[in-house]
Amino acid sequence: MNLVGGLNKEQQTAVSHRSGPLCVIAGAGSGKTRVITHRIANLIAHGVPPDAILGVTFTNRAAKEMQERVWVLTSGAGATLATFHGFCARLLRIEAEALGRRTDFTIYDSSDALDLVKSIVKDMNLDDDLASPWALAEFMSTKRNARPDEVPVWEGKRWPNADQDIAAFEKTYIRRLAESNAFDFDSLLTESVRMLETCPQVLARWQERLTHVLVDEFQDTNYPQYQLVKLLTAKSKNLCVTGDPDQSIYTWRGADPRNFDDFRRDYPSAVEVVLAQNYRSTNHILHCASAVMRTVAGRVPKNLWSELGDGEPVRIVRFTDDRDEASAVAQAVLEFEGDGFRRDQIAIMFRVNALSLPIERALLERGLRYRVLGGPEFFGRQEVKDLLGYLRLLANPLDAQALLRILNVPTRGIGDRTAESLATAARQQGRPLAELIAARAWPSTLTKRAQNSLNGFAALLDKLCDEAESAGPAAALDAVLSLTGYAEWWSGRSSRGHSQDPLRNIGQLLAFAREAEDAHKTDLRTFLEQTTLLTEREGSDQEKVTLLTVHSAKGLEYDAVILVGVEDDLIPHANARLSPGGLDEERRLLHVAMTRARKRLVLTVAGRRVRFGREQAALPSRFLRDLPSDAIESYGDDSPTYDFQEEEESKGSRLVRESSDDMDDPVLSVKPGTRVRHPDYGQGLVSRIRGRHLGLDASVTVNFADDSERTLILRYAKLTVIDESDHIAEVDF
DNA sequence: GCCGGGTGGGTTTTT
DNA sequence: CCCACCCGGC
Repeated sequence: MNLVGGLNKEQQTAVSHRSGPLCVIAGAGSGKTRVITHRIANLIAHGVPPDAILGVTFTNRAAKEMQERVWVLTSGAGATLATFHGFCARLLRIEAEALGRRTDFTIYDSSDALDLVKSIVKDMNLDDDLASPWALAEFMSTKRNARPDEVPVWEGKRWPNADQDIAAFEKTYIRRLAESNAFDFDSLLTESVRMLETCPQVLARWQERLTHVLVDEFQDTNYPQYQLVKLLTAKSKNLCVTGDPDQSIYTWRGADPRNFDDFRRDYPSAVEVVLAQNYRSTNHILHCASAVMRTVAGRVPKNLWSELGDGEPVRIVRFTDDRDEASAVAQAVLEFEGDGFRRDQIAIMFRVNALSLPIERALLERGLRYRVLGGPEFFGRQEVKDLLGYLRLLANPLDAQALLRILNVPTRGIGDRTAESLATAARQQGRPLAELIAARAWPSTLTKRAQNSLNGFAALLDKLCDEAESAGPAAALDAVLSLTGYAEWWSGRSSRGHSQDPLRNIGQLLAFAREAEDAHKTDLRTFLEQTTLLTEREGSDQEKVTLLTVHSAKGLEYDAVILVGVEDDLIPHANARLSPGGLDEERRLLHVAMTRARKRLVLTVAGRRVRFGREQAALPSRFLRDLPSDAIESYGDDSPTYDFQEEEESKGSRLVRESSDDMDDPVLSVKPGTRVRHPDYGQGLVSRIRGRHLGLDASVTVNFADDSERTLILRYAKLTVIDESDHIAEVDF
């Protein structure tokens, strides 16, 4: 097979590069995946053993897709393609003993980790208003993902001895994790790195085993991830990184595009290739996507271009509220199909998961089938987590969090006090909780009643182990269900108040386990690993529209993309301004969303949106102003519809926030209801604004105190915004 | 110890 | 709105 045929010059350079460091800066849609898969195939064609090649991707979806493409290119010789977390789990399953750890560990997802944090906060008698478990979990994660010279400091609330308490908390967290024979997402990485750093034999073994490492989406790697691949390739130097700084959208979880700079510093002789030709989108789409990026600080300009022609203009459509938006979006799916778009080539994207609900309702009303990528998780549901808790305990009896979770589920008379004294006893004796239970070593302070309940539980666990200790996931789940009566317990409880039927989820979990066991011969431990490390479960489906967040859309492409909720406080998200560079990341996010579209791109805006159950006024995203007017087409009412009272309510805080840091736009601080002053006409109240986001000169209609109504061009009118607090903010138009 | 109802706050984004 | 948490009655 000719592996460089049909590739452009830069792509060929990257594909035929055989050894030594390589850096590929690949703009959106520039054929990056193609380059990686062809390069892997090319290495194999030149005699590199497939299992000596490791390709690290960002999502499991990407890993799977690349694996398939490599298979095709090499007629069945597959390299190892995995996510960082997946690879580390595999590495530790083999080598963890070098760290003094067991290889039959379980993996804690973020919510398991949060549970652990909560239980430590309780044990340490910390005030959880001050030491918020959520903030502590976040802090732990940030800290372990940070560069050594940029260790974060606690920015949460403070209390006397806060520093000591937090330090003690960190130590306890790490210890408890190890005692439970568990790794959380972060420690999978950091412990792998620590192992390679401290165990020369292990390092040597893997350096020999993996001669070529390729990293995809390098802009979204964090410090330990870069360390990991650097260690693995320290001898071979065959490290290839590909990515695009313009698509860096994960800095909030430690990703650091400065890894590109480090790579150049660490490998000064590296070959660097830039892919700028776009094979995906039409030029109108690309121009809009580039326009959004123009003001991003410290950016190396990269002009994407395409030979696919201008294509359709990007549509910007405004609706009065989110209901209108949702039904129009659902209607648009039908309309697009009429235009010849395949349903599985239409994606509806949103900044936050919450926006999918109204859309889903509208789709359901019309009987349009859809799938949600990621989303509020099946594996996060209580009933699913409970049952997996039992399975985890079977796979790893040391898993204290799993044990505590199911200790009284279904309820069996073991309350919090009993659980607590049991856990305390275990800690004091330095024995695992499971051991105490197996030995029926109840603290003598417990009542007879509690001890009876515990005896029952211990017997249940014994029976469960007998029946299911080395069973596959489905058989184990069957045993759990029949021995605990879990499903019956659920159906006995009042069924109202639960939006999604727990029994159905239980059935689905069982079906899932059965398929894993029967079709893929997955053992229990692997099954559990998949449920925590793998997020998607459905494959693509011709019959379905795809709903997904912009974050999970990374690396994907669709003929038509509808991005909903393109409003201030959503894109950019209200919280984005809290972190430095947050607004620029929001721009990159919008850029990523737009560049997913091949032929048709629609951005929708609602004037009112239900948030937290209350309807609130919304303004079009400030980013929309940057779109070139010759590449867009606007529909719908241009002036936002306001409920005047609500406007008054929210005005104060809005102005304060707006004036805080953002140079982005004075124009946005003027909206209907804003009080302004004009040097000639005096004070007035803005009633209407037109054209502000369309690359036109915005005009503003003001009712002045002398009862005159005037429409002025914002740019030329010498208007001054009058703040709530009567301070006068000078706004220079 | 169990459960259901009330209350208050809000976690953007994901491996 | 949806949840996590608290409280009071059983």
